[in-house]
Amino acid sequence: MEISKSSIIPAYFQVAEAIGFKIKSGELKTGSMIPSESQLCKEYNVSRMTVRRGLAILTQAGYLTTSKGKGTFVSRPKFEELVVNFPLKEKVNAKLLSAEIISLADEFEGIHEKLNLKKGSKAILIRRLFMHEKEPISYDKKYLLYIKGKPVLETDLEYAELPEMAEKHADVLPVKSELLITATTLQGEDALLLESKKGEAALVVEQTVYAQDSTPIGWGQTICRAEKYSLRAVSQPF
Amino acid sequence: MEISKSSIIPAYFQVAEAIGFKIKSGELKTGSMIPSESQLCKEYNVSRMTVRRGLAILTQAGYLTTSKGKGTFVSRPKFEELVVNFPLKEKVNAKLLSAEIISLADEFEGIHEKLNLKKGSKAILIRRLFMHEKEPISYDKKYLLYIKGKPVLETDLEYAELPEMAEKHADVLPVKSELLITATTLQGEDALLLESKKGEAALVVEQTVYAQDSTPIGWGQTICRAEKYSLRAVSQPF
DNA sequence: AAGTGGTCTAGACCACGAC
DNA sequence: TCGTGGTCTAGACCACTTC
Repeated sequence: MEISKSSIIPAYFQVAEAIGFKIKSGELKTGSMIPSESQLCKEYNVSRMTVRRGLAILTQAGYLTTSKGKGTFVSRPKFEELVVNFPLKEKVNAKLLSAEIISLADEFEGIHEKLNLKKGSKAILIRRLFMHEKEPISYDKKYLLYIKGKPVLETDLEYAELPEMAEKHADVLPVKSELLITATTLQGEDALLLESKKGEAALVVEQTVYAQDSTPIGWGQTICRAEKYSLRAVSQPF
Repeated sequence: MEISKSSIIPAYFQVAEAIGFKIKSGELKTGSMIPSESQLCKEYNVSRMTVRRGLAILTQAGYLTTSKGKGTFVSRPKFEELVVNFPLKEKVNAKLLSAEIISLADEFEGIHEKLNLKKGSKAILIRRLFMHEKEPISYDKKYLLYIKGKPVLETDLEYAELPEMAEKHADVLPVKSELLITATTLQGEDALLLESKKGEAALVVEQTVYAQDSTPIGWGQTICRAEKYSLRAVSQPF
């Protein structure tokens, strides 16, 4: 009785909204069972596939869980899935510090392991500084697999993210990304580049990008001045 | 010809795997158009709804984008949606420092704004210390709306996350969560609690939880010793 | 045996884009 | 006008849980 079929809003979405509202408003309590799919078909006067599609939206968001042979139950939404916004790209200027082919020897301790390469093999290193209102706010290093004969186009490097760089250069689609977020205090070269005092707080974001066969194809580290830059993440299931 | 209908694996999933493989392996290039749904029906000998369900998985993951009237195209997967793991809960001991009703006056500068309350109104403050192998690794404060007459059960507080606390106490389902991740250096009370030297790096995670009508129902801050604790996030669309 | 959710089909109509 | 993806239907069979 509630679904308008002439509406621009699809029927399945109206079903999701209607049931979602009952959950959010407390009419359907956490843990309780909702009416069966066939009952909902009658109630909303739509086919079972349409009901199921609506329920799927709420299930995906974590508001419902289903149990074969038993029923569909109300649960608490999940907040583990986040959308991360790397902030204010528009107002940031990127400055390419260097883009070079390096040999993964002692001075790049540990990088060859992260890229699953032998010690001494070659890689591409790209270093960039990011400015906001003429002040340096962050600084990154990215290491890519070295592919013989493939040039690195400087024009592409200014604002590109690691997955795009890796795809363009290695010609492999990235399928997995891992982030590690830590904090540190700025020392030596890092403090110098970011025009900060030693001992200031900084956010460190490490990213590893993998290809289909789980081999790493890129590794990067971004160091951000804590007062100028923070990471924001939102989770709103439905 | 490729889909086994007697398999335990649903036909729609096999379709997603088959097309996903062609994308990941490079057979279908980024930007190119894939065969139309009706063609895929013939190719895999399944109905259109089954094809569409398979394509929906890849679309959701960002490997495909669709355009009404034009077709379905290969694109780069999205890595903006992350699953964040708050690390090693199993091996961590929580110690309840305090759970009290406070008045949001001067000493809690700014909290009343974050909870959208008047200055001087009441709130619940819960403070906890987390230990790992007898060393303090993090410390949090959580502020909840004060509901008259609702007791705070200490037993629930040990390991509960902010959304659960907010739901239990305010009896409102949280529908949105915001995280703000920054870095700082430990000072004064924080350093003392975490048994650290002044000036050490720490990760700060702020969380605000909202109800359906966008009113905040809880605010929390976690301060983590950087050497002991880092945030890990993975994104693997499909 | 009856009811539940999970899968799948073979059609149908629609809005949109390209020709 | 034709082909495309987006929606929707009315059935069907299955595996599972409960009684």
